[in-house]
Formats: sequence, structure tokens, C-alpha cells
Amino acid sequence: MKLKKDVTIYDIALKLALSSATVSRALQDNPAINKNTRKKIQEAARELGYRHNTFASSLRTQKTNTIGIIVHELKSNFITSVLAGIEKVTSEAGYHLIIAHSSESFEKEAANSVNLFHKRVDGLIASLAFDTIGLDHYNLFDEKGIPVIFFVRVEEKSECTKVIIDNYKCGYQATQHLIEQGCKRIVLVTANLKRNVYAQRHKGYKDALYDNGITYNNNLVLIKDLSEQCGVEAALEILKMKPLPDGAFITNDFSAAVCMQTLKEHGIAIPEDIAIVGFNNDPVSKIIEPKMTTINYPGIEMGEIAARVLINHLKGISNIKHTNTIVVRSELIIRKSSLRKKSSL
Amino acid sequence: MKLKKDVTIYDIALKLALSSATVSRALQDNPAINKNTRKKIQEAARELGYRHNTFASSLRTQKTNTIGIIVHELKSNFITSVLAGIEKVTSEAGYHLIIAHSSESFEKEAANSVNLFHKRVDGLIASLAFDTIGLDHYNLFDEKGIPVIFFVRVEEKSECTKVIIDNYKCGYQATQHLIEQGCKRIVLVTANLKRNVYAQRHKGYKDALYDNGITYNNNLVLIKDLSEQCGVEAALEILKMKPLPDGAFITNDFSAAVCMQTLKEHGIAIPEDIAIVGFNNDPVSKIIEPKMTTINYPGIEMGEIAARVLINHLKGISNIKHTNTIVVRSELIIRKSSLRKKSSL
DNA sequence: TTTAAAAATGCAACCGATTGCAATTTTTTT
DNA sequence: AAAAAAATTGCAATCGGTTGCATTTTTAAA
Repeated sequence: MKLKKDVTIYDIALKLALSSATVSRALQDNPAINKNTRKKIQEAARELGYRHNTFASSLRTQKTNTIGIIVHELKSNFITSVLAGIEKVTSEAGYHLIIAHSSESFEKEAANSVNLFHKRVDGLIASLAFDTIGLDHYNLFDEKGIPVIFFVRVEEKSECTKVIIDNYKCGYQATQHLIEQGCKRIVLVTANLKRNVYAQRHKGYKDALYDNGITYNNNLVLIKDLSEQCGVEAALEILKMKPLPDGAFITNDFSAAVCMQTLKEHGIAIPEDIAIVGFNNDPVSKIIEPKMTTINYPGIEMGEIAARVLINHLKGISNIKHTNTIVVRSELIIRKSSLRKKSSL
Repeated sequence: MKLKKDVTIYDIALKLALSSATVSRALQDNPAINKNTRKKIQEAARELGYRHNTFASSLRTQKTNTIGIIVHELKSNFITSVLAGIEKVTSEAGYHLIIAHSSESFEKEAANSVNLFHKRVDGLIASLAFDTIGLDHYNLFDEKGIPVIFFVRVEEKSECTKVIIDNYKCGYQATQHLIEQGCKRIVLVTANLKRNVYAQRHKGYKDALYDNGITYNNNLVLIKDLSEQCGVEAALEILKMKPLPDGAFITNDFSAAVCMQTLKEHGIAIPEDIAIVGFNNDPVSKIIEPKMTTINYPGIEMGEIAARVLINHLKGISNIKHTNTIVVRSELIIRKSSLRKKSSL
């Protein structure tokens, strides 16, 4: 089979007896080129089946029109929502994406960042892994002036631009809600407290307890990896606690669902014996029975915001140096898993 | 802030008083270059912070080291598994990915394929949308000799390379199982029968009924979009059927879960009144109560296989022209949602 | 009609790596 | 020690767009 040869701007130039410079400009809709010429060139391009050569272009302009994404995982409804939001905005702006995921490993995250750096992305959007400490592995980008935006999982102390939710408030709200439902011994199942999101939720939990005159008890705080398996583990640990807790705030819906299921299998009534609140408003929270109280926050929107801020920076419309933190709204969605007082609805 | 300038092979050549050709070859570990020289060059590259310029390279070699992926959706555990499998194999081989999704729309799928073509991917891995008919939108790739591999959602009649499961067998097995559990009126909830996967499952369903002397009834076949919402719709339609069906094979776990939930809310006992079988072995199938019988097949493995076949072709190790169809094993996982005869376990 | 200003187009030098072929150096053979 | 073979290295063209500046053409002003 004979393979079709690629059409270049020179082919177009030749056909129309113009220079390649004119063709190049016309294809970019450069107003310096006469309107009619422009149209003629664009038509010829279509006819000949011309396709823009990104490499030649990137080589010359030193721009890739590519944005790198590093996420801590892929298998979550929330993350795919964020990605959808990012994709919507970036593709409209003519950028394409390279998506990498760290599987919650600092090492992989660092490797990914180097990799994306070598791929010469124009900008980066990242969420940190469980155990990532510091942001030194993003210095390469700084040195070259490549903008980086963090979302959800961020380094709070840092000066960089971030799109987050108010995890403290969420933690406080969830805990406060459980207390209002009459819970006194509330378990917190969460992950590595070095990560901002978990630290903040933990702080909110602690403060809510304090404000309600309940003593904080470290034994009730379980640090897990929020996997499927961890839901089972958490349940078994809870079952061993004496006296039995009467509430649990589990900072991941899927883990919470598994935990709930395990508790039920051991004869615990939800919410009567133990009231439960999850986090993320994953679809599974509506499948589990009883349906789960959880924290909802807008993934798509967060993705859109992060992408928009980045692109505005790249286009010179605004500068991320002037934007530090964007906090997106979040809310507690109350469902049956935590409702012990009918009056509350 | 002063930005660091990029280091090129010329900088390295200058520093070591060599030619750029030698540097280029050394960095590729070309054995034509003396071992010592090679080491010296690679060290210098590291020291100077050299990064390979993909564009210059791609421009010259006409290779992008990029593989395009088109999936029909992103928000499913199965698809992310496949992607993980693909990523594992491709990244080991030094390729990177551009992932596009069609949201089950033929139009978007076609647009994506053109887009990836323009991005000059070296190869393509795709799964078709619900309503995709024909593969003409992949002709561009053929004309340029760019290999394309389909997975899961394929055009059965076509000559192209595909990685699939035996959907007919799955459909047959699921239905047979329901019949063995004593079901006589079995609903099939599925999607557009033009799509191979659904057509085959439907055929399996039909044949299983026939082989067991049960008359096929078109009213029991519901064509839906297998979304969350469709689970509710299906349940409501089932509830209106007289006499009430006693089994349902719903070809998507999440829809099945929602459907099951809705049925339960209307006082239907699962599996006593209606036995249910899903498809995909999504994590949700183990969260729902009763746990759901479903079809399991290995996403990661399918991704790995597809990627490996593609890469072997690209490296000239094998040729996809010689590989037509790869069928991956699948199995029925029996759980409570369909178990009406205790003897069966 | 001449001149000045504006608009349109072209020239040619990049961008950085790759590679066929030639030239040089080193090693082996005679 | 000379010749042949093998191992290294370099030359220079090439990939396809982009863009500052110069040149040409067109339009407007004098």
C-alpha cells in the first residue's frame, strides 16, 4: 500500500505561487495577510489535506500547547470530574493534556514531574500524593518560569497558586452534625496527617469536639490509606473499641461504604448504633444502605477554575503570581446514615 | 527572575570539543561512538542539565513516541483499569499517552480521531461509542499506515485488530444462571444493539432462553443508556410489567445497583421476587445489598494486551496485520442478588 | 502626477536533533 | 613498515513552521 505523503506549507505555497511565510501567516489568521489570500490559502490547505506540524511549530516557538496534569490517583469519581473540567477549558483554548498519576507515591510524583518537565509542558496542574513533603520537585518549573497550579491536595504553607476547599470547615461541620445527632464518641478515619486535606479535616474534627465540650481522644482517630480494604480494617477496629463509638466520620465515601457494610455484617445498626458521615459525595454514597451523609464539593468546577487560571496566565491575561488561593464552596449533604433525630430533617 | 536557558547538544559539543553528531549519537547510546566518549558526553549532559528536545527529534524522525487513546467514557472503574494497563506497558516502552473520550457520542469520537491524527500519534487504541457505525473515521490512519487497535467496543465485522471478551458467552452464561435459579421471565436491560457488545450479549440471552425452552419476549428487553438515571427508569418499567418478571440481567453494574435499589424501595425482594445479574464487576457490586452477581473480566490485562500488541507492531517485532482478534477470558461471579436456590453454592 | 503612508508579501535565518556519507583515526593483517 | 580493515568522529543537509525586517504593491494624500 502506498502511503500518502504529508502536505506542508511549502506545498500550499507552491500551488498558489506564494511564499511559505504568507501561507504560515494565513493559516494563523494573521491580519497582515489580505483577507482573500487568507481564504484562498485556507481552502487550499483543506483541499490538500494539510495538517499543521506541531513539532516544527513547537521547535520554533518554544511552546508546546500542552498542559501536564499530575493526580494522586485516577480511580475516583471526584478526580475524573476534575479532569473533565480541566479538559473542557483547556481543549477550548487549544491546549492538550498529558495526564500522569502518582498512585499516592511521592517517588512517582517526583518522577512524573521530571517527565512532564522534559516533555516541556507549558504549564502544570497537580495534586499531591499522601506522603509528599515539600515542593522541591517542582523547582525545575520555577527555574524556567513554567506556571504550576495545585488543587485539592496542596502544600498549605507554600506561596504557590492553589484551588482548594475549606477542609477545616468540612471537618468541623461533619463532626458538629454528628454531635447534634447525639453522638459522643466519634471515630475519625482519615489518612496521613501530613497531607493538608487530612490535617485540616482533623483540626476541624478536634475543634468541633472541643467547642461542644467533648474531650478529644486519640484512640478514636484511625490513620488509614482510605482504600477499599481499609474500610474493613476500620470497622474491625471500631468493633473492638469499648465502649463502642456512636459515630464515625470517614473521610472517603468508598472506604466509608465498605466500613458501614462490615459494621452491619457484625450486627451494628446504622445510624442507631453508629452514625456515619463520609466525604466526597461519590455515587456509591447513594447506593449504600442507608444512604450516606457526606461532604459534597464540585469537581468539575474545581478543574475548570484551575485550568482557567493557568490558561489566563499563559495567555498573559493575568498572572498567577497575583493569585494565591482559591477556595471553592463545599457542603454537607445529610442522608440517613447519620440521622438519629427525626426532627433534623 | 532570570530564567535558565535551555541546554542543547551544541552546548555539550562545545564544552567537550566534539561535534553535535557525536553528542547526538552518544545520547542515544549508539555503539558507533566510543564507550568512553559516550560516558563523558552523558555525564556532561547530566551536569549541564540537558533535556532532550522532543520537537526537534520528532520533526526529524517523524515519530512522536505518543499513542492516542479514545475511550467511550472515563467514569468507570473498568475503563480506568484498562487505562492503567495501557499506561504500564506504554510508559515502560517509552511512549506517552494522549487520552480522549467520546462521552458515547459518535460525533465526538470522530472529532477526537481527527484531533489525534493531527497530533500525529504513532498509534491508536480505541473503544467505540454507543452509536458509532462504521470505521470510516479511522481511514486517515490507514492511509498513513498508522496502526489502530480496538478494544471492548469494536466493529465485529471489520478486519482490524481487536481485544475483546466473549460477550455472547457472557450473555448466555448470565441468562442460563438466572434460569437455573428458577427464573422464567427474565428482563434484559441493555444498550444500543448496534454496538457489538450489546448485540452479542443480547444474542447470548436469547439463545439461552431458547435452549431452555423459554419463549423470547421483546417486551422484556429494555434498551437504555446504562446511566445512573436509567437504573431508576428500568426499575419503574419492570414494576409496571404484568406478570412481574422474576429475573433481570442488567448489562452494567452501576445501573443494576440503582435499579435494584429502586426495586427494593418499592417492596420487591431481591433475589426472592426478582433475581439480578449485572456486568463488569464494578466495586459497587459488592457494596449494594444483597451483593450482586456479575460478569468479571480483566481490565488491566486487556489494556496491557492492547498496548503490547501495538508497541510490538511499532517496534517491528510483529505486525498487527497478522493479528485479528484477541479474546480475553471472562467469568460469572455468583453473589447473593441472584441466588434463589441454596443448593447452588 | 508625484509623494507619502499603509497594506501585503517575501527573504532568509532560525529552532535542535538526526543521519547518510565522507573523513579521520586506530587496530589488525600482511 | 605498508596496506587493509575496523572503529570513531565530523560535515552538512534535512525535518516544517515562524518571524524580524526588507521589499513590493496598493491606497491615500498632496
